[in-house]
Amino acid sequence: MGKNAVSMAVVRRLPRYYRYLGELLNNDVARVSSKDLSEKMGLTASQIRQDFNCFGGFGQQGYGYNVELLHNEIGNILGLNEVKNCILVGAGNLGRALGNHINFKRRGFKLVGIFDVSENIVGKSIGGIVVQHVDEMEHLLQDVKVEMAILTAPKEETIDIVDRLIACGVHGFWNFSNMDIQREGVYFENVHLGDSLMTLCYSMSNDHHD
Amino acid sequence: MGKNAVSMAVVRRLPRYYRYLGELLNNDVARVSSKDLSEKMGLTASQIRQDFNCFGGFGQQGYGYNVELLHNEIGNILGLNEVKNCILVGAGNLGRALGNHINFKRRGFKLVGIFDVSENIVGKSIGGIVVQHVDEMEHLLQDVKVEMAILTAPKEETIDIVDRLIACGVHGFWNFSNMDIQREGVYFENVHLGDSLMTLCYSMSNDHHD
DNA sequence: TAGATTGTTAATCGATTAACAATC
DNA sequence: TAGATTGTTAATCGATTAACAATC
Repeated sequence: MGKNAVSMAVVRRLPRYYRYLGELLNNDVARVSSKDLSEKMGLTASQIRQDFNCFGGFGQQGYGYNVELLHNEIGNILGLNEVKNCILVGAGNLGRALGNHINFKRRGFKLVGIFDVSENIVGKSIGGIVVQHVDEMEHLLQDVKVEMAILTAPKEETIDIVDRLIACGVHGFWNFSNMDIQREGVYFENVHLGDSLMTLCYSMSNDHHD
Repeated sequence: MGKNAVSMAVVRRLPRYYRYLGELLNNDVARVSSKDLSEKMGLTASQIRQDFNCFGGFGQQGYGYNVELLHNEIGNILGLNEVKNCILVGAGNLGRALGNHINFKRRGFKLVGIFDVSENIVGKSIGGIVVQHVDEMEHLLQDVKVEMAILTAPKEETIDIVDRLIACGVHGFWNFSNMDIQREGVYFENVHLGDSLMTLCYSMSNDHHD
């Protein structure tokens, strides 16, 4: 295990490598050089080799990389094979969309519960899972080991929910609440769709193409 | 106008500043120092001052920054005031969620059309807008100036849609198709929710908290 | 005025790129 | 073997942090 932590810049490129390698695999491409990949992805070959070598040497001089092997290795590094249970908290528009739209299995997770407060939604089924009331959360978490929660509830309720879930052993959060959250010993992936949209707005408004 | 392009690292922090300043404004805080803000946001005061000074001096020695003024300035820099028309292409789960969930007005956009191919969805209304068939796209774009498109259609259809829209003058794309797209003279904000989820998976699987 | 805090220059740190010996 | 391409070290580039004079 590479003990000396890999920089986040590198880690954030791994899923992208994984995607491109998956595509090559689908097209029955057996081998790829860092140069091929660099042209496809718009990176330098040097960076690609540096990135891979953070985790060990997966290539072979004079040959390049075996696509299937490299794809598997990166999948393992990302932890996609140790499937972790997760729940979805907040079954509004966005929550329902994520529940239906995201392929959790292929990203290392399994959705095992959905929770909301609204009586209109509780009892309904989303992607084959019946929505329960948020008050039932602790019941489920007693019986089933849940490691991650997707936060799509309104801002105001989210902090309370987070603390309850951490108390139950949840140690990862995919947070769509439009709020930066941090907690000791727990991982947050804060997604800010609004920020992303404003960044696009900036680029379009301050148009200086190179 | 700051002609010498500001680095993307800085630009991506602007929406976050905007959010925090908006919060301070809501709490009737009139002034803030770079030190206050740095503690709130988990950045260094030095970085904050450097960032702001990419766009000019908004502060006052010995006093700090006027919250309302700074908030407005950053909004202007982001271009949130020149509201640009946009359309949504693909009214599946994710498209519907974005149409209903995102506050476009506050992010510099106005949603003026929604398109899909499915006969089950065409004719239905989302957030007050009637979904039209994708074949009607060019009709709307002839009458109304549309600058940005949100791409939530399936991968396979997306490339074709992009080329049609560019031909009609669309020059910004908020792309959820799970595919990196680039085109000369046009801006793409590629959102990869799957990559974000895999990054979280990595952190949880390779747990080495500091 | 004295204290506070900016704007800005210089120093440091980290990430990317280039180069090349090792080797398949 | 000769050619290709890696793994890795060294050089460069850019972004962050520190320091401090300017000034409100």
